[in-house]
Amino acid sequence: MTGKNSRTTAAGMLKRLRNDILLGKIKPGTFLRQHSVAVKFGISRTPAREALKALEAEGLVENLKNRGYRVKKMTLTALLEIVDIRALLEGHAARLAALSSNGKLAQKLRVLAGQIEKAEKLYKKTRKGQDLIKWSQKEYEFHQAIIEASGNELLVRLTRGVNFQWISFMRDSIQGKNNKAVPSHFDIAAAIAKSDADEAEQTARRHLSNDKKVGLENFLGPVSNTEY
Amino acid sequence: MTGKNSRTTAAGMLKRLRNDILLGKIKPGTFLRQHSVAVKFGISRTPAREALKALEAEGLVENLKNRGYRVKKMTLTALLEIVDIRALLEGHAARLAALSSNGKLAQKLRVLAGQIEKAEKLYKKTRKGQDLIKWSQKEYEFHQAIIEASGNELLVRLTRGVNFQWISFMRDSIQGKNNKAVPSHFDIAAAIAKSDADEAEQTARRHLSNDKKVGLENFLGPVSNTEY
DNA sequence: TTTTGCTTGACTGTATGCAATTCGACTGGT
DNA sequence: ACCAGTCGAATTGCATACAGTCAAGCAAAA
Repeated sequence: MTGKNSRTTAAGMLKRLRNDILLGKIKPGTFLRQHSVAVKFGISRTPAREALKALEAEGLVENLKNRGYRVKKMTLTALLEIVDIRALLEGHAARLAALSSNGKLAQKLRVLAGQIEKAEKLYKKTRKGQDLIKWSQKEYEFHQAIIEASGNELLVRLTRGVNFQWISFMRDSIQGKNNKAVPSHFDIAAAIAKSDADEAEQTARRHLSNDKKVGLENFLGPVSNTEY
Repeated sequence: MTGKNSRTTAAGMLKRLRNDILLGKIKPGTFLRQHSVAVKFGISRTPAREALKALEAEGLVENLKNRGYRVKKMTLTALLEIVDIRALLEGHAARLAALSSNGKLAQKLRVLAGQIEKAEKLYKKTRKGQDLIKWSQKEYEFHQAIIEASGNELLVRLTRGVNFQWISFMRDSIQGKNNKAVPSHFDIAAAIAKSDADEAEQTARRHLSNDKKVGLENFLGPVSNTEY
């Protein structure tokens, strides 16, 4: 793989590497050495290093001084912080999206909600990693679509890394577990379609609050059997 | 300036460079060349480049393909996005801070609020850039203190760049203008001291919403003379 | 047996040379 | 006078060589 001097080596690298982490090809705890990453992608250490730094800024990897970069494992406090912020930012994004909603967006969200549900059912049947990945991709697309529809570029930038971390964690932790279905994607889509800002924000928050519950259960094991 | 091979060249660089931007020593629109930055700090292009990339991620500079890095100018849409997000995140931070509030934090905030007010009055009298800088520093410290007191590391990470941009813009745009005093810093401190989460969040939001008004006026010129 | 100090291997961090790209200026044709 | 095409200077992006640092492992002393 020569790499024919396109000016985008580092950026492309970053994308591929991030994707490998997101797709679970690289597991949390794995070390990513500048040298081996460079070799693996057929480039030199400089852009590899750059990509690792970017991933660090996104929160996906951590840098152990002079010992290498390592894919972050989820911790309890990080999990709590992430769901907290996600609810806040994505709730706001849903509000903005509802205010500037058009038919095309609503349709897109409905389609994605359907694909998520379908992927979820499929995975429950097959228990195949491939289907789980499909699910996580659609899940990511759904939430990202809302955020992008908010029209706030800053919001997009801030949430990117956070959502990466979250989806990645969920995919890994769900394996083999029997999570309840979360149909509320459709509710969010409906609220946005109605251009009802308050309901959109509330629904999104509720959805994410449920995500929190699921995430916590996956992290700690079933927390309790009390209803809520 | 040898730079005696301490392991912190790039990190130290980043700090100093950022500070120079924040203190207005480097004005928006200025180009920052990897080479000249490196020379100026007595190091090589590699860590200089790294620092510039980091600043780009923070949103302080932009990268013009093969033409150099340039200190970003504030735009109207960026301004609106920033105030929006700031109100959201810092309001939340104020809530969290109120919940885990202790006497020491409250005292710190009161002191800072006093220093802000003092610096503001001083600047109005002298109109000296130095006093304006002092004000911007205290202003930054106050808001940062709240965010850090939230105990949410993610929140700290996400808001850092945004606050840098905001304060930097305010400092530059305020020069020569006659902005009204904003005493509500004390109100925020009081709400947090009372451990009143709702009031803390509301007060912080109101404060930031006033910031928005001031920022807009500074950006556009006086917007209107209607009361609000 | 435990602890302390040294050595060593494996990294990252830094410096520097080279290739590629961009934009502006210049030149020649119309 | 104007526009198209070409060339060059400036600048970044990439590759690679070198230096510094950390931690694990071993050896020697207590």
